[in-house]
Amino acid sequence: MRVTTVPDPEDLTARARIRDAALWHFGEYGFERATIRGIAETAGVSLGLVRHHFGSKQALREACDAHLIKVIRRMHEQVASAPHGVPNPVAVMGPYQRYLGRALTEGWAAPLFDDMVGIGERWLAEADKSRPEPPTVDARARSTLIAAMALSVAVLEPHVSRGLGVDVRSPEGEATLLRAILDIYSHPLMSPEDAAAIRAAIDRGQATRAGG
Amino acid sequence: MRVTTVPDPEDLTARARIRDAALWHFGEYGFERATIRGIAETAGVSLGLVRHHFGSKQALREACDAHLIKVIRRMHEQVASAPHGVPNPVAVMGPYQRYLGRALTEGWAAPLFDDMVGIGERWLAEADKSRPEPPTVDARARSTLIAAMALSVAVLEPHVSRGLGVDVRSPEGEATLLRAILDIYSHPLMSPEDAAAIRAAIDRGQATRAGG
DNA sequence: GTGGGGGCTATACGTGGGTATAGTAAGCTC
DNA sequence: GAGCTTACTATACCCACGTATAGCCCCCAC
Repeated sequence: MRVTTVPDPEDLTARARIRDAALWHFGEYGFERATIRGIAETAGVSLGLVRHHFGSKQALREACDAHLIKVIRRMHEQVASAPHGVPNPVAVMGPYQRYLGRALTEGWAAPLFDDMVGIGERWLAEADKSRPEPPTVDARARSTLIAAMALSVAVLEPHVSRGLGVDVRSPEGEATLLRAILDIYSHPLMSPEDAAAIRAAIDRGQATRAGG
Repeated sequence: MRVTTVPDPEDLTARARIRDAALWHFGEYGFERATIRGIAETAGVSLGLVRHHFGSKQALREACDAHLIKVIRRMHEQVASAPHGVPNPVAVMGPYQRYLGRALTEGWAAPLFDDMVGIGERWLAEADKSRPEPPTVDARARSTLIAAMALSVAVLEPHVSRGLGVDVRSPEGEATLLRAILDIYSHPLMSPEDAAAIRAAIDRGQATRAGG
């Protein structure tokens, strides 16, 4: 299965070119540092046309958000219909990865995050059936954490690429990333006994607060 | 064990007040939206004094970075000397969490990320000894991913709090978060067989690219 | 053709906010 | 007390960039 990003019918219009340029500039430079002039130049249009189509910088960003949500929802549908997909939260985002990362950290894109939580929740409910002992935490909470963990690669992409020693947006990087994820996902980081011990400590109100 | 954030001796000076105000403003509003005037006001000093002490907005940010690195390195030392700490990457960051999140996504704070990778790498090297089959991926790559996953809570804090239904920076939220993390860390998300199957697919160059 | 509407450009306006300068007051040294 | 350094303020500068306005060109309807 290969998920493709089908271009919208409207994608050849100047309006769409502006939107794509904005997606790129916002992702690359962030909302504040990106300038309408720069976006207009990339799109090959005049400054005024951007305003003509979108009204304001803020509205332009919202149009970008809406577009991203549309595209990613389409991906999600494809993923949902293919039960054995591999979680690879970076590569498929393609040109949207940087924008998505910023959108998430700026607090926009909440619907997307919640979508992922919902998908993961249903997946977990299924997986829990074949689990020996019942989970001590509800599926929604676990799904939230798993979503955050999955998105961390998109959000922290430069650091991950640096750590892996290869650009995760390249084919080799993609493979390296996937291998590492597979290994981690298939091996618990902690024994159930250790986890139970710490859980007991929390209940006694003695949980350590050391971060790592 | 309770890791405390010891205040610097210099913390009572106007310079330190400015730095702390900047840390807060940058974390709360982001680098661009934060204004030197606002920082000066919060610190209770004049606009000019900020420039006098730090030279430029950029330099002020770098001073914040340096300070954050100092503080977090101190935490890391304490963690390293306490072998059985619980990974709780949010609570302990306290007032620095929002700044750290932004710093990481902006691509600054690389030394911090790399510190964490190093710590995790040594921890993994130890843990690998008691692992039945040898890992298929080197410790550095796995540690990178684990660091990213751990930091995802700090970076995506608003979304995580929303998903858990409780502010993770509150005591209850902290406990909820910790329980969820414990459950996930102590249970593999995927069977070794599934992982092996997908690994084989990668080797054949057929890896699915579906994100989720 | 003529009118009008939408895609598009050129140009101007206003201002927020980073930067720069000038100056004051207090302490320190000799 | 003269001269310096340092902590600090008040004020001015200036320009990048979001916003606003005026108008052109082309196509279509009638």
